[in-house]
Amino acid sequence: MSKVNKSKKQASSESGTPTCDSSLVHLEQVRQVQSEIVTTEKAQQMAQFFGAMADPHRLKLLSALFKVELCVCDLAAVVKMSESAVSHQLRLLRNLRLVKHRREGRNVYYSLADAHIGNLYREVAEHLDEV
Amino acid sequence: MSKVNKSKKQASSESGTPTCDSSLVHLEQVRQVQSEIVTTEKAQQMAQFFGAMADPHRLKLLSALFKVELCVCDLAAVVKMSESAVSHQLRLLRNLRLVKHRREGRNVYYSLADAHIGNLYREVAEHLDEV
DNA sequence: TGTTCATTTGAATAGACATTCAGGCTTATA
DNA sequence: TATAAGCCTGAATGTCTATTCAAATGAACA
Repeated sequence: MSKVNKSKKQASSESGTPTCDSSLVHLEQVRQVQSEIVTTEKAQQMAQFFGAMADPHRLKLLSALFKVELCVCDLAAVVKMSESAVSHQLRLLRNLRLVKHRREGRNVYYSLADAHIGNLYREVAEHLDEV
Repeated sequence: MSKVNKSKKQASSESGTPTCDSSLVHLEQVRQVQSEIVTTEKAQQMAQFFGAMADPHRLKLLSALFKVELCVCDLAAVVKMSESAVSHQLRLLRNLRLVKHRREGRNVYYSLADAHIGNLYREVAEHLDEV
């Protein structure tokens, strides 16, 4: 995830393959819905956020930080990744303000940025249990 | 997203680069947290779910279906994508049970699978407005 | 000051993903 | 039945992403 639509050809609005005869589309409804759906900018922002949660390792990291504040070294041990890999992932989470950090001596301790993340996490976890 | 950890080398549990002297890690705490965090299976499942929401186009599709049931043709027009691309994305959403579909004549109408998706969507949308 | 530990960083590589393109399937209509 | 609309599918392609590796930074300790 991370960068959303940097240089990717943006879904050629006009050139697509509209095999569907435009006269048969429910034009009014389409226009109506088009004006009601999320904006591209907001969608990209949301996609970026969801993307941050769309990785098992990052979810484990968050799941750990959900319990207690931990340093990179410990996080790496908990999720069984190299410290470098963990650091890369933490930077991503940091950039999106999902986690915060503080330095104490040579260690850097990470923790969840706010409660929203935890709620969301729980909600999805429960949703998947139901289905 | 989609397939989680199919063949990717699974974070070489032992070989990683533990530059962190193991005697200095907070061993007890690490063990404790390790036993409390989400399982790998659950994390993968959740990652898959979040991954489904981690794309601006899919979010737009969902956002549209949040308003009204629509056929592929209309969805393509709404989000300005080719019908083929939309179909691919809908299949993904269908596989993860985020949307359901029904056939009516030659048209296939899609709609949200359940209210959870809408709630989650709203929650994240609001969260991002706050921050 | 020099060394070591903890973490970060950038480049490179391998893997995953989204779109396109071409073709196939299903249903309705002539 | 033949044709067309609407949708689906598989392969190919370009792009993005996650890890690794090597090296650099910052902080503590001798």
